[in-house]
Amino acid sequence: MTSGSPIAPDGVTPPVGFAHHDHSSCVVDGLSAAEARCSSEGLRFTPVRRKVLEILLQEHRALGAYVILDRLRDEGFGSQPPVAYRALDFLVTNGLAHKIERLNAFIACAHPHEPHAPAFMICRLCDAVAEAQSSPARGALGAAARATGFRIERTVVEAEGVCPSCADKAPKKDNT
Amino acid sequence: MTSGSPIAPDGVTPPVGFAHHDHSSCVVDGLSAAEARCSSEGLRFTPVRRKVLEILLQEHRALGAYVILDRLRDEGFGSQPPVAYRALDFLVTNGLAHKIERLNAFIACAHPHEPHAPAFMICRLCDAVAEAQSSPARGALGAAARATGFRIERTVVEAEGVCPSCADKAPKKDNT
DNA sequence: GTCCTCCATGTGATTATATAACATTACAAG
DNA sequence: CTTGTAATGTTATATAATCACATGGAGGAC
Repeated sequence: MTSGSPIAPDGVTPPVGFAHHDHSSCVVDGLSAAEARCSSEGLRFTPVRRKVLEILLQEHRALGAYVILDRLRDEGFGSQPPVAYRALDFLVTNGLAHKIERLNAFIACAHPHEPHAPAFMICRLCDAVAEAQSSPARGALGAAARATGFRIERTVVEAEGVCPSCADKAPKKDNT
Repeated sequence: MTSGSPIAPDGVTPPVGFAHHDHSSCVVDGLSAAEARCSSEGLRFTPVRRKVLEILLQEHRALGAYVILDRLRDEGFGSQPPVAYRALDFLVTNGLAHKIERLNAFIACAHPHEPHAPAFMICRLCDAVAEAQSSPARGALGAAARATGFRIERTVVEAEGVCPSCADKAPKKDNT
C-alpha cells in the first residue's frame, strides 16, 4: 500500500482490508514496525511474539486465540492456552494488535506507527475486518461523558455489516 | 452473593447510571415498556423473560449470564445455561436489553421507548454502566465506511474509564 | 372436544474462551 | 558465577456459550 495510499479529502487514513493491496508489505511492514517499536522502547520481541504477530498479519481477519495456538503448535512452540494469550496480551498492550471484542478474537494493528483509537468494520459474511481511526470522544459519546464527568480511558468501536466485496456477491439478501 | 442489593461493600450507593434518580421507576418503566412493546408486536413476554429483564433492571451494571442464571434458579426457574441465554437473546433481539461485549455481560436498555444505537460508559472501578446514544455512522467510522462501501448494520460503542463517583473517591489516580 | 403444530422451556452434555498456579528456562546486571 | 527478573512451558481450572433432545403449553384445524 506504500505507493497506492491515497489520503481521503478529510485527512482520514483509509482503512485497509476491503481493498486490493500489496499484502506482502502488510506482513513486512507490520513486523518491521514491531521491531522498531520494541527496540526503541526496550521491549523484547521474542520468537513467540513475533510468530503470533506474523500469523495475525497474514490475514485481514480476526483470529481466535485457539486458532493461533494451533498454528503455534505446528511451528513447534508451546501448545497450551497461556502461550497464545500471553503473546497476544503483549501485542495488544503495546499497540501491535487489537482484540475484537465482538468476536473474542484478535487482529494485527493496521496502523502500528502512530497512537490511535481504533475502530473496526467487521463483515459478517466473510469475516474480513478493516481498521479505521475513530474519535468517539468527539461525538455524542464524548458529549455524554463530559456531561456526566466520566473519564474515558479506552474505547471499543466496532461496526458489524457487509463489506463491499460480499455486497457485490449477494446484492439482495431476501434471496435464500 | 449479596442478595442482589446494589449497595457497594463500603455501604455507599454506587453511581447507578452515574446520576442519582428514582431508581424504582427504572424497573417499573422498563417492565411496562417491555410489556407494551411485546403486546404491540405480538411477542410473548413470558415469566422467564420478564424475570430476567427485572433482574437486569435492578442494577445499572452489566450482569453475566451465569449471575442471572443463579438468580433464576433462586426464583424457581430452570438452572441450566440455555434458560438464561435464551431469555437474554429474546431481550437483546427485541431491544429490551444490550450485551456489553467488553464484559461479556448484559444490561437492561435504558431507553426502551425508541430505536437507538446505544453507546456505553463502563466504570472499571465500580462496574457501573451508563447508556448513551451514539451516532457512529456520522463520525470518522461512518466516513470510512462510506469511503470503502461497507454497509453498517450494527455498531458496538463502549467506553471504558472511571465514573465521576469513583473519580471523587480516588482523586489521585495511580493508574493501574 | 381431539389432534396437531409451533414455540418456549427444561435438562444433560459439550464446546469455546480465558485465567490461575507453579515449575522451568533465558537473559541481563552486578 | 550469582542473582534477580522476565519469559516460557505445563497442568488444571474457571468462565462463557452452544448443541441436542425431551417436555409442556397455547392456539388453530377439524
